Amino acid sequence: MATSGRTDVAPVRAVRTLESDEHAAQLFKALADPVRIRLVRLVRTAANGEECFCGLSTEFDMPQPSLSHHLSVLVKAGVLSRERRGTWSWYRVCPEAWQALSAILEPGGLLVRRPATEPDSCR
Amino acid sequence: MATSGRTDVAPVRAVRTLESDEHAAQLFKALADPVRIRLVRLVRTAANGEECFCGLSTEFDMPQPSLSHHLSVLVKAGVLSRERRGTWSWYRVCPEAWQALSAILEPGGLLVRRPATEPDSCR
DNA sequence: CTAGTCCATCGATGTTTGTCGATTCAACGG
DNA sequence: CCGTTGAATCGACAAACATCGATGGACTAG
Repeated sequence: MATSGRTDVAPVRAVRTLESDEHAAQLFKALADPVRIRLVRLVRTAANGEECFCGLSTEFDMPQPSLSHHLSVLVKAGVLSRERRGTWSWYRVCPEAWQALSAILEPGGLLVRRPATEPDSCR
Repeated sequence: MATSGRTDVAPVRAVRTLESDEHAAQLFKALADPVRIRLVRLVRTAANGEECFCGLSTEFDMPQPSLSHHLSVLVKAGVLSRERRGTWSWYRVCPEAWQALSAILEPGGLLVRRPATEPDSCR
């Protein structure tokens, strides 16, 4: 349970976060901003999968409170996690959020529910 | 246009819709509402993969202009397509939108970009 | 042509959200 | 204990968005 294999990453809690359309909408809402999408990507691709606030702020031409706001939105939505080490804040991506997003799109997910007749042409 | 094969679904245009963070954010924004998530699911699971407005309106306790608004948001975002047949409006899911969403999450997508060190524990 | 149905659009209103200066808090160094 | 630095929170403003009654356009039936 610590951190060994990653073939089996908290499958139950991922479902818990998707028990309703409201939860899924909340997750989408957190990602519905170009700044936040870029933030997630930066954190995701950083060394060791984590990045501190100061490291992120240099990437944006934006006052500190604005960036902090966007990060708070992502943390509240469960997309990122925040950890303070001394004076610095370090951010990571929550794997549960990833599973939740994938679960929405897969057959049986909130957006599909059951594999009915396949649509194939979009006018 | 009445295509029957579904092994070959417009792969190029799906990428086009994701050329920037702004596009991805727009797509997420369209889905950032519980009513719209339910609408997509209803359309997706309907017979022949399509549903008319009147069929959808019976599922919601909501005035007609509100529902029409939500559908317009989804159409503008490219998630649904609208086709008028006589007096009725029929809605379908655009497979391009599906591919776009999946592409965001996969390695190389906007949220990942390159498979760096894997994060596996949140907090 | 007229009446009726289906549904998109308009317009006014209230709520939510993003932005950013000012403030505050927490951790460290002297 | 005091000054400094990193970063979250507060508060005010503006822009974006959801809601929904009223209107209008497109089609059909008679």
